Parts: sequence; structure tokens; C-alpha cells
Amino acid sequence: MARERREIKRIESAAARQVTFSKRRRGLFKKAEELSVLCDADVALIVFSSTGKLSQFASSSMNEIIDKYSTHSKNLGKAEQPSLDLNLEHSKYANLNEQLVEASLRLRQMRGEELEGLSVEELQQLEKNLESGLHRVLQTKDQQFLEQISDLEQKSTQLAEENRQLRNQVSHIPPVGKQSVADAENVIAEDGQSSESVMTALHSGSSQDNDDGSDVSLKLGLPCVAWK
Amino acid sequence: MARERREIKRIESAAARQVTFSKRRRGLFKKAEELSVLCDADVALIVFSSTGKLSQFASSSMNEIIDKYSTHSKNLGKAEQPSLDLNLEHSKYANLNEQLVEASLRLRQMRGEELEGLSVEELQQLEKNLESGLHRVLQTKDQQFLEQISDLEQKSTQLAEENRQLRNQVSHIPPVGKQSVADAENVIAEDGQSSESVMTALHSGSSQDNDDGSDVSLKLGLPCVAWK
DNA sequence: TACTATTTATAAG
DNA sequence: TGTTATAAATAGT
Repeated sequence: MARERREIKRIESAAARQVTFSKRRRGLFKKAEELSVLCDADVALIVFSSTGKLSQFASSSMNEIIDKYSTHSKNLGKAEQPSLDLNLEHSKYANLNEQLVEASLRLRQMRGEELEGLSVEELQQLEKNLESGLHRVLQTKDQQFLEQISDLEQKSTQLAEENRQLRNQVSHIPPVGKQSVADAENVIAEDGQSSESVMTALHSGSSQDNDDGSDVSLKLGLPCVAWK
Repeated sequence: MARERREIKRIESAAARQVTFSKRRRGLFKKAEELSVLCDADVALIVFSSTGKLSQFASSSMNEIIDKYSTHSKNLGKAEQPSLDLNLEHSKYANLNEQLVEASLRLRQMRGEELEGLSVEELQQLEKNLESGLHRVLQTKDQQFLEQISDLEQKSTQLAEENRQLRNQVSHIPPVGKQSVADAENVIAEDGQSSESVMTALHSGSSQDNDDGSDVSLKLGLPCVAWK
């Protein structure tokens, strides 16, 4: 608009920047007022110079316009957009803001603060995100629990099997007399239950089909595969 | 600025007004952006058309600028500001929006989208929120696990006690025969899994302040109170 | 700040 | 919406 075209980028020279700022600011405010008068529009313009100095213009009341803007923004759905040329140019800010607002609402609702503002789909999406974060923690913890339960179950099975063996031996103990040792030996011998057979039974019990062990498994209500 | 100079007064023709509004609004926003870029100024422009449609431009964040403006205005004079209330209202909106923006960023970063924008404290806070959501699920699941473990531990203790009594009875059984006893002992020695060793472990557990469960408790790594 | 040479914005068609 | 003659804005001095 002058002797030479000026590239629209920050003016490095502070002095030149100050001069340009004064000139262009005046022009901008003039245009703002003209637009408001010509087109009966409500215009608010706030300018902070690089030194922090405030300039403002409002066709009516600045507070009133800001109020209207705040209400408007709050009521805006994510899909709603005035969709004007200039809005498209600068909509990146508005769009970003809208997205941020939307996401923040979800976060707050995740905290249980404003659940009424969330749609079912949004809730489900949020739940998915939460669950994905949850998953790693749960996996680790569950794994530990399962390992502990598995160990405990194994120990329980072992104890039960051993218990069974011992009970078997005890059942053949004749009425306890003074010579208990001899009696015990006799009983065992009569039944053909040698120590060797005990060991064999114990081994098979540990391997698999032990009733006590499976009983524990069932009560735990856990899938067999999870125990492997 | 064209074929003819136009007087700066409201355009009566709605159609002409609309056309002029579109053109001038575009120019105004362009000028606003240019000023912000060239002179490193913070510019906010809000325009409501005569039909109530909103257009906006903000060189940084609209809420930020409005916030700054409100603060600035409030600090200007004690006597002026006929609408301090409105400013407070605006601050309320702005603050709410800021919080939403902050929360939304945290949510997105929780999804791993923009983690670079998050401070350590914010990350920790977000993690806390996530964990609080996790807590209910974990509580329920953990409770079930704990109940199962408690039952299992109780059963284990019961079996161990029974086992101990049976072992006590068996210990009084005299050797059946030299051959049988020798074989059994050999097998046990080779396997390293003798009944005696198991029983000893169980017995020591029982004879201590607690029963066999104390061993289990430690391996589970859970506080004793949780088991009661 | 004021002055132009130019660029830019835009009123009317 | 695009074009164009003209007004307005403004970069450099």
C-alpha cells in the first residue's frame, strides 16, 4: 500500500515497528468503526501493543460484547460454525478452542463432575481411553494375583495329596497299642501299602488328576488356561 | 474507496449492507492479523453481524486476551468501570474456559497425542484422576481376588492342620519292614521331595505365632489386615 | 509528523 | 462470485 509492498512478517526494527503500529492501528480502528456503522454490526476490538499498551474499540459496550461472545462460545456445539471466509482463515483458533473445550468436558465428566453433558458415544470413547490406560495396570496386577493363586493352589494340591496319603496310612493303624511301631508296620504290610506305593501315588497326584486340586480350581472360578 | 466514496452511515438496503459487511469484514480481519504479525501485537476482534452471527479473530487466544483486557480494565481506575460486575462475569467465563482448555489438553495427552505440552505436575494430576477412575474397578476385582485367596488360604491352613495331625499319627507307625522303608527313603532322597520335609515346613509354620497362612501372606505381599 | 508513490481495499456493476 | 475503477491506506522518506 505504499512505495513498496511490505512482507507480512514481524518488523524487526523496534522503531519501524512502532511507526507501523501507530499507522495501522489507527487504520484498523477506523475500519472497525466504519464496519459497525455501515453494516449495523457489533464490533469489539482489543489491541495490546508489543509493549503491553492497551487500545480498544467497541461499537456498543465492550463488556456487553464480550459477554455476548462468552455466551455464544459456550453454547456453540463442536459442529456449529459461522463458517465465513475470514472465519475460515482464523478458525484454527476457534476450532482448537472448541476441541479443547470438548476434551476438557470429557475429562471433567470422567471425574464425575459434569456427566450430564456427555453423549453416549462420547462416554464410550472416554471409557475406552480410560480402559486402555487401565489395562496395563490391571494386566500386571492380575498376573501377580494369578501367579500367587496358582502357587497357592499347587501347594494346596500337594498338601491335599499328602494328606490323602497320610490318611490312608492312618486308616490302617490298628487300635493304638503300646507297641505302636510294630502295629503300624503290620498294618501296612497287610494292606500291601509300601512306602514305594506312597511315593508313586504322590507323584501321580502332583502330575494331574488330583481331586483336591481340581476342587480348589473350581472354587476359584478361573479358567484352566489362565493357570498355565 | 471505490467507484464512489461512500458516506459512513448505516446502509439501509439489507442486501447492500450484507455485501458490504462481507467485504469489509474480510478486510478488517486481514488488517487485524497483519497488525498482529507485523507489530507483534496481541489483537482480538469480535464481530457480530446485524443478524447476530459471530466472527472472531484472536492473534493468540481469545480468552487470554479477554482475560488480559479484563485485568487491565479493572486495574485502570477505581471509580470508573460501570460494569465491573460484567467484567467479573467475563472473568468467570474466561476462567472456566481456561480450565476446560487445560483439562482438554490433559485428556489428549492422556491419549498420547500431545504430551509435550504437559508439565510434570499436570501429568501427575492427570494420572491421579485416571487412577481414581481405575480405583473402583480395581477395588471390585481385587476384592474378589482377595476373597478367593482368603478362602484358599483358609482351606490350605485347614489341610495343613489336618495334615499335621495325620503326620503325628503316622509318626507312631512302626516301620513295616526293612525293605519297604529303605526303598521309600531312597526314592524320597532322590526326588528331594520327601513327605517329611513338607511336613516339617508345615509344622514349623503351624508352631509359630501363625499358621501356614503366614507364609502365604508374605508371598502374596498383602497387608495382614486385608486378610482378616 | 507530513508527504507521495504505490499498494490495497472496495463500491458498483 | 468476479471484475474494475476508484478511494483509501500506507511504506519509505
